[in-house]
Amino acid sequence: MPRKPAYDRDLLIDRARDIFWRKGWAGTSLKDLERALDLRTGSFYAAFGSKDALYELALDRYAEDGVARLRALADKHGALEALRRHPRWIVENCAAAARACMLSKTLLELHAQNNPLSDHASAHLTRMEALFAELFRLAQCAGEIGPDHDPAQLARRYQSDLLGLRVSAERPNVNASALADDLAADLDRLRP
Amino acid sequence: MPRKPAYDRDLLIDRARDIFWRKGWAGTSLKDLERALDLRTGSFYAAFGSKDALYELALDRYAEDGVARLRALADKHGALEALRRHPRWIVENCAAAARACMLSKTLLELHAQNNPLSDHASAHLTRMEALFAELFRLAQCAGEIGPDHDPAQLARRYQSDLLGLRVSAERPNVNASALADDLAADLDRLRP
DNA sequence: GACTTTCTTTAGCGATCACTCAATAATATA
DNA sequence: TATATTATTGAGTGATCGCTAAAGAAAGTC
Repeated sequence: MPRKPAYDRDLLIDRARDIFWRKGWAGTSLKDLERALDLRTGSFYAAFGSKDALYELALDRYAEDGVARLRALADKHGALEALRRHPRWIVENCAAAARACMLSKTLLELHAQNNPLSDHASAHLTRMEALFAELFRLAQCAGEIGPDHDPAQLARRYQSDLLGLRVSAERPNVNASALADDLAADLDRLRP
Repeated sequence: MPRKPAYDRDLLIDRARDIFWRKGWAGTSLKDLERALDLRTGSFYAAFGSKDALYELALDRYAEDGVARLRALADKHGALEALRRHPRWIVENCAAAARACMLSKTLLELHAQNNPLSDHASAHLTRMEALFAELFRLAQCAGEIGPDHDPAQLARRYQSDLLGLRVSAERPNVNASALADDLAADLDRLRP
């Protein structure tokens, strides 16, 4: 008996992710979203409830995709090679809405306002850090990096450098590819 | 014949810098500024012209202070030691409005909106990178780091890592001091 | 004290913000 | 086809946005 929505919810969340990612929370108005999603005001609120609620969905989608991508890379090329390729992929991925990480952008924009979305983003970053640590540990078990390294410490540093790379890559006139290669080269120095 | 303003303009710009730094461009309303600067609406516009104009003054002040601080550190401890101390100082400076860099926050928030303030911030980052390069070059001339390094490349990487550190330091439950020490340790590996 | 000049105050401007709600349209089942 | 249920629409909510302008208050010169 119910009428089905005319839209593909998943696709809408993807579009919202891209626009939030690019323009930020305050920088994205409901008018922007309605135009991008081709939804009228009422439909928007019927579908998602609020701007914040959609942002959270978009953020979760973003984090989920990031984890899936890196896991796929690791399955295909092994743990260390995945970590090596990851920075360059980020810099060269033209399909991305932005170079900078959406999690860090969310954190920086909303932290001072005590917006729960900031903690949400931080939690996702912690999850990603744990994945990095797992890959470093796997690489260590595989003998790809020396036994005298702490995977957790390597992960913390790797993530921090990656966030820096992604901020730098947002700037004009910065050789982000060279920076990405620098990060990859760091990993080679961990070999036993 | 003229009447003098009741405020200290420099002090007001400092306060504006702190609030803009912490809460960002969109996150700071004129009401926020008027409260923080203890200025009524009309006085505010008579003094600064617009929110954007004050933001630019605050941004310039921020960049100027950063350069001065690092130069002072280099004068006191030498180029390499200044670069070594810089990260830890940032992380431990409790007086700062935020851990993350105001230039990068500005860039990330306003880049997608083509706001000139974003280019302004990027230009300041380029200036800072040049200072890093100068210090690396000085360190090289002083024999503190090996001759087989490119100061410009070192500066680019140092700045990127620093930006990453400062994003990471904004998060709760991240050992930013350890990260800062990691950055400093990197520099030791450059010694001849 | 009169006058000029600048600073300060305050009410309020139009625009935009996120959002609500009642009416309407469409599609399922019976 | 009748009915129930949900999707969609669009006008309109109060609040806040950055900002203007006119009137009032203070401090200098004559």
